[in-house]
Amino acid sequence: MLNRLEMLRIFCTAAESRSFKEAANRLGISPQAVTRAVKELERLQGELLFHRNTRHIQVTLIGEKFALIAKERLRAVDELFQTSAPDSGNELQGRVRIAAPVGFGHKCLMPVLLELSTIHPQLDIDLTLSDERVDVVDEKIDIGIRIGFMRDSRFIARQLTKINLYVVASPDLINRVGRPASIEELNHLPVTGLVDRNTGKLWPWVFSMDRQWTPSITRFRSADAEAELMGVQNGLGFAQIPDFLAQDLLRQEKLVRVLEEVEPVPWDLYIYRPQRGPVPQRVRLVFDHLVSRLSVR
Amino acid sequence: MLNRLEMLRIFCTAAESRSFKEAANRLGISPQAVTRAVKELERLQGELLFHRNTRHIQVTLIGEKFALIAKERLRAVDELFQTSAPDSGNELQGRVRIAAPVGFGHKCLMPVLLELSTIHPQLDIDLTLSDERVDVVDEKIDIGIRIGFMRDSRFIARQLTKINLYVVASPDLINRVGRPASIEELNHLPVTGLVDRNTGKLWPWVFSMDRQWTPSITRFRSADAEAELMGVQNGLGFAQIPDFLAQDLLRQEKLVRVLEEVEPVPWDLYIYRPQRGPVPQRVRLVFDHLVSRLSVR
DNA sequence: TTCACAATTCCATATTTTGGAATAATATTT
DNA sequence: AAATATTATTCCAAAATATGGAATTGTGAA
Repeated sequence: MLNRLEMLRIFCTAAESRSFKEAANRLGISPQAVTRAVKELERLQGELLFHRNTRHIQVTLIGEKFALIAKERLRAVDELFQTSAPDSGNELQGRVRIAAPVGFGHKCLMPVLLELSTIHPQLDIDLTLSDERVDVVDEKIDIGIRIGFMRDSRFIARQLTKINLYVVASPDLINRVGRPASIEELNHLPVTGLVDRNTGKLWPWVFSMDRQWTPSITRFRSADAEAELMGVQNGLGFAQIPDFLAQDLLRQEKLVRVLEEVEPVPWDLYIYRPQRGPVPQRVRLVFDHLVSRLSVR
Repeated sequence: MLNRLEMLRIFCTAAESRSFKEAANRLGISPQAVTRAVKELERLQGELLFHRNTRHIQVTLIGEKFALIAKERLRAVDELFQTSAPDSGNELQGRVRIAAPVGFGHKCLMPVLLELSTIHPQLDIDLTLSDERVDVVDEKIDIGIRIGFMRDSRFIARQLTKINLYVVASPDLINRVGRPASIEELNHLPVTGLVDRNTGKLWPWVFSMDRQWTPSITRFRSADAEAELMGVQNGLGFAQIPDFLAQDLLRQEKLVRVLEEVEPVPWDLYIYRPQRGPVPQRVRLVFDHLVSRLSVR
C-alpha cells in the first residue's frame, strides 16, 4: 500500500466502523484491503492501532487520537481536489443530488419530489436509490435519507419519521395456512426473504425485545424489496416489510398484518446533508420541503 | 496517477524548480512522471497550473496559489507519518553516519564534509568508506552515496551527478607502448585491474554500446582504486577509472586519456537516506548540503 | 459441541506505474 | 543561419503494485 492518503482514509473509516468488513463496504473495497492498509499503517507508525481478533475490532487509544488528527488532515487534502463548482449557489435553479433507500424512494420520496419539481421546474433532481450505505455516495450528494442516526460532524441530520416493520401475507395464503401465533411458527410457514446485497445473505426479521429470526427455507428471495412485496401479494409467503410499503395494500385488504404483538420498536428515519460550505438556496428549499412533507406530525 | 499525495508532492516540487527535470531529480523520479502528475492534476483541477513548452516551465498564478496551500496540507499529512521522535532529533548536534564509495569519498566527499564540519562544529560525522554493498539498514546509515538507483521504497534517493569512466595511462607508458586504437588492443598492452571485494574477481571495463572487457593478465591488481591509480601514475599499465579520480591528474598531464571514442555512457551517482521515522534536523542539513554541493549543475 | 462469520494469509490475476526510445519544440552555441 | 543541446512530451512494453477469491484461523453465539 503505497498510497498513504488511501491508507489514512481506510484507517479513519475503520476507526468509525464496527468491523473491517463494514468499513470495507462503506468504502466499496474488500475487507482484505482494509486489513492490509491498517497493518501497513501500524508498521509505519510502529504502533498498534486496533486491538483485534478474528471476530472483533477495537481501536486503541493511540489509534483514536491518531484518527482524530488524520481525519482532519485528510479532509484538508481532499478539499484540494474538490473542484469548486462555480455554481450560482443562490439560485433556485440547478442540480440537487439526493440519496435514499430504494423502497422509501419509490413510495414516499418520489411523490414529494414530483410535486416539488412541478412547483420549481428549474430544479434538476438527481436521485440515487440504494439500500447500501456507501461513503462515496455520501460525498457526492446534497441530501441523504437513511435509517439510523449518523454520528458524523460533517453532516447535519434531522429525524424524519419512524418506520414500523410489519409481518404480512396475502389473505388467501392466510386462509390456506392460517396465522402464525408466534415467531417460532414461521419456521413451518412459507416465507419470502430479502437479500442483503453486501453479503448475499438474508436480512434477519426483527421483533420486540431484540429477538431476531432469519428465514432458512424461502419460497422467494430478492434484494429488491418491491419484488418481494409483489411475491407476497401473490401469496408466495409471509414477509416482514416496512410500513410505508405495506400501508396502501393493508388498507385495500390485499395484505393482512400478523404477529402484531411482537412487532419491533420502530426504526428512526433520518434526513441529512453535508455541512460543507454554504448551503445553496435550492438545497435548503428541497431539504426543508422534504422535512415538512415527510416528518411525523 | 492515483496517488494524490504524490501528485501534490510532485506538483509542489515542480512549482519550486526551474524545470521538470530538476524537480524529477530532486524527487528521485523520472521527468516523465512529473509531466504525468502535473497533467493529471491539471485535469482534476480543470486549471492550467504551468505555462510550458519543451524548453521552459512557468507556474501560473493559479498554480502558485494552489501550491501554497497544497504544500502546507501535504506537510500536515507527511507529519502524520513521522513517528514522533523520542530521541533528540531536532538538534543540529550529534552523529551523522554516512556511507560512500572509497574513491568518491576521498576526492569529492571529504572536501564538502570538512567544509560542513567547519560551519557546524557540533556535527559528528561518521564516514564509512567502502566499495562493497553495505547493508544500509543494519549499519544504521543516515546518508548513503552509491552508483545506480536504489529501487527500495524505504529510501528516498536523489541523483547527484554523473560519473564518466576514462581509460588512462601515464605519459611515459604511452611513449613506450603507444595508444590503443581499439578495445581489442588492450589485450596486448599492460593493464591494471580493480578487484571486486564481493567476488574476488576483476571488475570488467565497460564501454559504449554495452561492450565489456575484462583484463586477464594484469601488471597490478587491488581492491583499492587509489592504490591502482598510484600504479597507473607510475606507468604500470592502463586502467579504467572514474572521472573524479582522474580529473586532477589529467589536468596536470600526469595521466593521458585514451580510447575516448568508446567511453561508456556515464553512470548515475545517487544519494539516499532512509524514509522511515523522523529525519533528524542534522541529517537533513547534511543531506541537503551534499545534494547542493555535489549535484550536477 | 457445532456453527457462522470476521480477520487474515496466500496467490494468481488485473491494474497501474515506470522509464527508455522516439518525437517535438526551443534555447544556446557555432 | 545552421547546428547543437536540452527539455517536455507521447507511446509502449516491462515491472511493480493492487486486488479479491479461496483457504485458514480464531472467536462468539447457539
